[in-house]
Amino acid sequence: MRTLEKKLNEKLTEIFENLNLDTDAAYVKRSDRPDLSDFQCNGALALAKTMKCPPRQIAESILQKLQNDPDIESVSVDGPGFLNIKLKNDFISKTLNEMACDENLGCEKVESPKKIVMDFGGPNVAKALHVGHLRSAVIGESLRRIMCFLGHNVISDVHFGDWGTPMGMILSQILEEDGDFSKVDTYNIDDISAIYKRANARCKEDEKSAEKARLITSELQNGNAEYQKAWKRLREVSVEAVKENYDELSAHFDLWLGESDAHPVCQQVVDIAQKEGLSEVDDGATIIRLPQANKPMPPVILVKSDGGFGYQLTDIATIKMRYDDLKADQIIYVVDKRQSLHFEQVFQVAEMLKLAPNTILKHVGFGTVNGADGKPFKTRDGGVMNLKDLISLSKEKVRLSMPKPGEVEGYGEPEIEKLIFEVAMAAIKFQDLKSNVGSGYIFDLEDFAKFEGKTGPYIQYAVARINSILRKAALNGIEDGEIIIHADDERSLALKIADFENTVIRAAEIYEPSIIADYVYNLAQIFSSFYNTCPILSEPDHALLVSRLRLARLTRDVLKCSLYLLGIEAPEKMLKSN
RNA sequence: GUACCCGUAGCUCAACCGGAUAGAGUAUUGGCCUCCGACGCCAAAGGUUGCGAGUUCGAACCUCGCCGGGUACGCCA
Repeated sequence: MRTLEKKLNEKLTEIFENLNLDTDAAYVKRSDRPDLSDFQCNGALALAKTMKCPPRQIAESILQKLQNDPDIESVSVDGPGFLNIKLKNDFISKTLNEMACDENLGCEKVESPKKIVMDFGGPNVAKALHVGHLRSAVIGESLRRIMCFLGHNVISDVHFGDWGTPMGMILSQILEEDGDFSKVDTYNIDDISAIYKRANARCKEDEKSAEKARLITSELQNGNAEYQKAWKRLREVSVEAVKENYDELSAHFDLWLGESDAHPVCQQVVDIAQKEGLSEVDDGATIIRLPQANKPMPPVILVKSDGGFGYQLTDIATIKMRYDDLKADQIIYVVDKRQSLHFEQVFQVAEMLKLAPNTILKHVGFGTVNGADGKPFKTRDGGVMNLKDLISLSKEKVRLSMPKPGEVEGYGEPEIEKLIFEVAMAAIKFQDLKSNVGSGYIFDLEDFAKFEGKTGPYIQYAVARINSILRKAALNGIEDGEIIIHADDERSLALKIADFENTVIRAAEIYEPSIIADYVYNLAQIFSSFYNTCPILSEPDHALLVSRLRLARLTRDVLKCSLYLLGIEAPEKMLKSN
């Protein structure tokens, strides 16, 4: 089906063609002046300059063609040349009735689906997930769902950090403490994590230890069997632990590859660079110098002077793999924006070496979670906060407002726990997704358990209220029917619902889940107003009753779908303690 | 030092290829539960979009200069 906006754009495109106007300008958007119109077209203003023609005159000519359209209530030219379009109620309700029957809620799949590889998560061996990993997982998962929903073929890869110096540090530390690797099989994630912390501390203050760690790293990478065996075990345990974390966040990964998997390809990349004459040896390291455009671009170190592969090489080799093995049309990295220079370099090298021709490489850089001091968030003891702890803290806050198990019929302990979890996660995720990806935020625990205002639970609450109405209707055997637009609040709700597809497309275009977060919040808000002024089940006019019931149901479906795209659950009921 | 990002209501943030009267949340003040779930709704108040020029019919958005903040800059990943 086609949504209101698409239908209008088609009408305009035809008119622009007839008038010999550039159809690039033949598009509408929701009006900035709801008092004047439902949609506006600024095309005349955009064209005036190149056509050397007064914008109002162009707008008038479009108006002539548009005003007799049976779907349009009125058109006017206002201000310098805005085309204000008001739609017939029938046109809106007809489109909404189509939407109510469409399983995709009016969202058409893209014509040519792309193979998109998404790289997010980026956990490390021996490190539990902390708040720094939260954003990558939450934003990445949301974008993954958005791209899938639009019909793309998405493959997500967690891209495990399993191959750098930290590996050598841990192995070295185990040797130091145990003498050999005989106890490795007994270590769980907490043990490994503790070992890493000790290793890190030791290497920081003692250059000799650091050197030894580097040595072991390169031996590991060169295939030392003993090291490999121990490393494999460490990796396994870490993957298990991290999987639990990602399950909790409901982040889905198709692939659990890591840096180590790119290792065999690294040498190939080095060879290609050499053959193309693009690499050179400098201070014992093999590097590629990048063209200095309008800003300084540091060279990329492929092979370090000690013979080890640099981490940038790993990422470059991974691009080659994703092109060769997965046939990626696009690769999206959801990684802290402080790494943007790194990705610029890596992308440039990939292009110079033609490793993935025609593949779009995109770094979606997100801002950091900061403490009250504006610096990246740390706990009181100077460490980073565990993701698990964060979730527990949020759950405890939510728990305070929930009834105890057994107080509400049908809600025993498992049901209450599930509800607490879903509400807490909604609070955390919405907080993370509501503002632009690029801007960071100040960490405040209160924000992660807030119910009121622009929050996840507020939207869940709107869904729960609609569910409640739908249950009552079903109980009384009332079915919904044709949507008819009657009151003003119905009209604005309907127009907002119709804007769903456009919202998803825009969010995908600029990789910005906050566009959906903003939309879903507005929709919930508009519904709440409607709910307040338009009685549904107590409406005496039966036609109006069933219409509003369908409108409510459709709202609920769009809310739920939007929440899904943000990775947020919508519980059937919300409960509250007295 | 060089490059990039940011500066919008007291606070946290929006603003859809440059558009009309710059919007939300929060905090403050007032109103609304005999009525489908008040985690709600309605309303008031809150602004020289850091400063100064320029381009444009039109600038929070584009250009330049200043001020203030952040981040990153070859052998950690």
